[in-house]
Amino acid sequence: MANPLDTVFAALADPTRRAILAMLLEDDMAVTDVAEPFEMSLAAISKHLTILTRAGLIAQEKRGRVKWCKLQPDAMKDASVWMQGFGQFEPVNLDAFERFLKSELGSEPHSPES
Amino acid sequence: MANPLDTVFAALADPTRRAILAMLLEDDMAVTDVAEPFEMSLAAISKHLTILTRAGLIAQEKRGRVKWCKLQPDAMKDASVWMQGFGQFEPVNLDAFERFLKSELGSEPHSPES
DNA sequence: AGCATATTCAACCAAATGGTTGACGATGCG
DNA sequence: CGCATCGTCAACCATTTGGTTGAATATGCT
Repeated sequence: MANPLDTVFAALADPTRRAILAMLLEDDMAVTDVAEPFEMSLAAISKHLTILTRAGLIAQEKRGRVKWCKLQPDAMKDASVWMQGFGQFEPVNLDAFERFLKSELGSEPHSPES
Repeated sequence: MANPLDTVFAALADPTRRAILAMLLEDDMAVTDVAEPFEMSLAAISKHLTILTRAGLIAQEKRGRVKWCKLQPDAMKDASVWMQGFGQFEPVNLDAFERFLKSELGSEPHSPES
């Protein structure tokens, strides 16, 4: 999976990881805090974060004993351009996006803010 | 993997499948013709097409003994909106997209037009 | 020093993925 | 009818994925 599009799309294919990205849209977070809303082990979340990091979608910076996770949305750019090439999808509709996030967060198996 | 975003992103995570979609951008194609440029069995391509179909990214219609594959770009819409919510990526740049397609097609392990 | 907190590592497991091959059903053609 | 072509199915295989648990490392606090 050398191709960056492979890793980005694969990273986005998991609902837990998409939920994490959505959480990071609000603010940078420590690993423990990212994990808190999910019903799975910290180790599992740590693995998800590694995948997101390798895809370039987040950056992790260790300050003291806590590792901060920061969204890196530019990593989605190429993937976004790739997809847009197929459809000329209407320009970003932020309302749609927010409804989207809400519905996704609300219905995931391991969702935060249930 | 009930969530449509899961299946769409997962489908797009494979370079062979992205290459197939790019080919279908040109024109509808029969399964055998889709498979021709790839260095893998017809059965393997058939599986990829099933995955693309289940993701809604293509539709397959059987006419006579040949099954035609048709791109269904609307299936990317939600995923595209989801991603755009993160970055406000610049409006579609078709030139970028074409360069992109070319470079991807040209460097894949099992690429068409080698 | 000694303990608590933050995070990862290692080993393990079940299930999914991406590929193969060979047989098979369905359709078209001479 | 008999044969070739189109495409899928079934069984198999190796690898990856997403999770677990328990131990280990690193930092901070008193």
